[in-house]
Amino acid sequence: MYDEITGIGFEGGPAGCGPLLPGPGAGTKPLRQQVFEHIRAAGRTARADVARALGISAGSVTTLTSDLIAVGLLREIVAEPREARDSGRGRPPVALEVVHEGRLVIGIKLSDERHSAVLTDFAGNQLADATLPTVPIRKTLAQILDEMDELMQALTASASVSIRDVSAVGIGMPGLVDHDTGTVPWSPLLADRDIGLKAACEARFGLTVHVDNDANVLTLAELWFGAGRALSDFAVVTIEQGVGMGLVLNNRLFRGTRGMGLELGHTKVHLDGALCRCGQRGCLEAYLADYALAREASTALGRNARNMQSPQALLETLFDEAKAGNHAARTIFRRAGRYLSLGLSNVIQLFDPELIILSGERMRYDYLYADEVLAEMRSLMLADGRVPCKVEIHAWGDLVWARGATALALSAVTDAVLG
Amino acid sequence: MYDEITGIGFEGGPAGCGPLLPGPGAGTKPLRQQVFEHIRAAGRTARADVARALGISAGSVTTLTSDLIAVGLLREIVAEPREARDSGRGRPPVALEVVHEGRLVIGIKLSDERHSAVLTDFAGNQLADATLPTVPIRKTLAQILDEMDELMQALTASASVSIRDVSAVGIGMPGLVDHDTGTVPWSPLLADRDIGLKAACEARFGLTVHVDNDANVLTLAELWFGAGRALSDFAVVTIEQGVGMGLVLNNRLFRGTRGMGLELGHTKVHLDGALCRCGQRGCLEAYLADYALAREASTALGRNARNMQSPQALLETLFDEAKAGNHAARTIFRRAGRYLSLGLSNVIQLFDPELIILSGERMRYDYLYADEVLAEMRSLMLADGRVPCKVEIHAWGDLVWARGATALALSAVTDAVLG
DNA sequence: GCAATTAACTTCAGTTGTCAAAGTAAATTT
DNA sequence: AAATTTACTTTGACAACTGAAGTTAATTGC
Repeated sequence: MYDEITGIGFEGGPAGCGPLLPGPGAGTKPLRQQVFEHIRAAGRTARADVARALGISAGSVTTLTSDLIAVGLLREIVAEPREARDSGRGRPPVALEVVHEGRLVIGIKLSDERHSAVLTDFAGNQLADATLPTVPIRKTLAQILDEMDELMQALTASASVSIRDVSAVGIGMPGLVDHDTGTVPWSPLLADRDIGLKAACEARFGLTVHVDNDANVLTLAELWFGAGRALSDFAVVTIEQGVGMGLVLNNRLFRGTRGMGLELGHTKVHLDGALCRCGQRGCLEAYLADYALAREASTALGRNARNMQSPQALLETLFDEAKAGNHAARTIFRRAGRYLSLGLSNVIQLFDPELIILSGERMRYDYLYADEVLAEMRSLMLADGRVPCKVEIHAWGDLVWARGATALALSAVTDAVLG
Repeated sequence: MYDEITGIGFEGGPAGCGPLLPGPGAGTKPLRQQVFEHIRAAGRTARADVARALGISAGSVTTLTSDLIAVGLLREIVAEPREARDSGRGRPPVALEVVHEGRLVIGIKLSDERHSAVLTDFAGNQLADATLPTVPIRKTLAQILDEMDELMQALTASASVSIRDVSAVGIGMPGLVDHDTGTVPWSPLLADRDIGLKAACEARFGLTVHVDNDANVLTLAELWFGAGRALSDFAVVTIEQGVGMGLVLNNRLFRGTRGMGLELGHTKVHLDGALCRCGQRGCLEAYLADYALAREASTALGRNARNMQSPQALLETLFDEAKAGNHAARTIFRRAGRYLSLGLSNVIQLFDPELIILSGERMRYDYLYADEVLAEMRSLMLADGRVPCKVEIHAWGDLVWARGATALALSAVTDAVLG
């Protein structure tokens, strides 16, 4: 132990102790931005409420908000006669809200069978959405860019706005995505590796673009618009083509220390276990994802399965069979359910979140979240002294993921305007 | 989706978007404290270096350090003639260091077979240590307090100081420990549950006391005194009686969102697998901890094992046998090694740390970190685009754990003095 | 040996951000 | 109509920090 850390301090002196912190932490946002974001988070709120919520003086709020009003980011709402305010004693508060017009953002979810997009204003209000069916084959960068172009054309046309009025775009897609650099080392959608998607999009569309993993944008959807808004820490687990995970720590999306963590689907739950599409054996995904169920389904359903074209259709059939009492079909879902509870209990053991949100197309198969699955998950935790973790099922469609991608764009625009 | 979050904003208005942040984040420490901690971290450093490192003006550093010198927390070192400073052009810098005398802290590691303690000054320099052998049976709170008393008596006596001169005590112990409240819901050392250890110690010794899980204090040892000092994010995995884990995120110890996470030993790596002492099946610990090897050892060693009293002696014999070529003994270590690589690959998949430090008594058995184990771990990661994670072996003894516990006390005293 | 140079440190006026307290405004209660 | 309550604004003061100028103490070059 006691490695000499060089390049700091005097040579002869003591080694020192404590973490060697880098620069000024870059910790807190300026108060002006905090005020703005609080008002956007609240929708409409009065100056006095802002002062109480942020623990600052009323005078500061007046100064900051009048500045924000002057530059056109906030505005006062003229009080409607006798509205809201129940115990109306004292001078009635004046509501403030963000000026939501004029700064539009787009969120896009790219996936196997269809791409989805959402257009929102600066307050996060959804103005339009669009969907573009596509074929589930790996594509070149040029093809993906063309599809995104077509999707954004349809989106902006339906809202009668020009793409020039859009301030930023957020993109969520499956695979390994490096949010900081905007590159995609690998994605099931792309034929090539190490694609500089952010740079390519910005060059083509002339817009600020942010890319992230699809599980992360879904987590942002919960953090910005959903059940996670009131929670400082929660986890999201998705089951679709793969098994994904997103995590919010201290009100912020946690991406792993080097931007590539949270690959729950590729945590190992069995030594030398089932084969995963990543090439490894024993990944959680290999027991839980679409393809894992599909390859067992063909065994359970016998010759009927031969005719199935898509794994989706196969799973639907399997689900119907299980409901109808087919024993083999049932055991397939049963085992997947048990592995889901195992995976969730591992998430709890490691992160101890307040809430886990289960999401994704596959959560329509209620076998995966039957009472027995949740009961098994609870029994797999260390019971001693641990506060139980709530679990919610949010089986929303792709538009919610796309809306989460708008949060990427919204926070980027907010930082740019208020930094 | 779009749950209405109530209790904020005006009723009729828009829902708002974005996380509902609580108070002012309590983010950054005051600059005065940052300066102090930087100088302690560096050991000795000049004002100009502090200004550069923290990104603040030289004038501020003068103001802050002269205040810290005035209150007796820092002092200047008179430059020895012609020392250090290589390219000495310009006015030579004046080194500052913390006044380390007068503020003593104690760190204690409680464990099964012996308790250890370390005495350090305010700069983290180790002044004395002490060890107290004990019997591996569950004890009452009163017994543990008596043992700690005896240990601290021996410690202070060996350094010729009075317990009255000690400012704070940090304690690391196995089991579930709630650092915030200082209670111990469960520990293998204690006969009872939900012990208010912090309160009991403070009442008995008249000192500020902080308690934490033993894996956390080992992680603090790396963060404050070891290889983790220069890293913002790393993980520590320990194998002793159980399997523990500590994690540093952004230069700070991460304890799980509700203070009870990181139970790597109880993540499940096999459905319906081996029995763990927690009562569950398939925990990583059930394949890796002392007792897991010991129970297989008695099978492999046959009648020889009957005579063994302690699991430790049993493991030593097993290790010798494996080295001598006993096939059964080898397979025991081999399997444990494979499960270790599985567990480590899961840590990497989820947290993506720069470095994993392996520690604990059991790391003396090199079967656990043979090249094949590390190779297997690397092969179990998603290889695509991921920067490989370094692994280091630090098989240090209990005194290092105790020294980590001093970091608990040191940071508490620092906060108190500089808050 | 002496000026020029370099770098560390100090001083100080000025800016910025924030608060506390006093003052103003607009409603309800008595 | 006066008192009360609450929201908001104004103002002077303060504290933290910066930037620029000044001071100190060393080396380098002539």
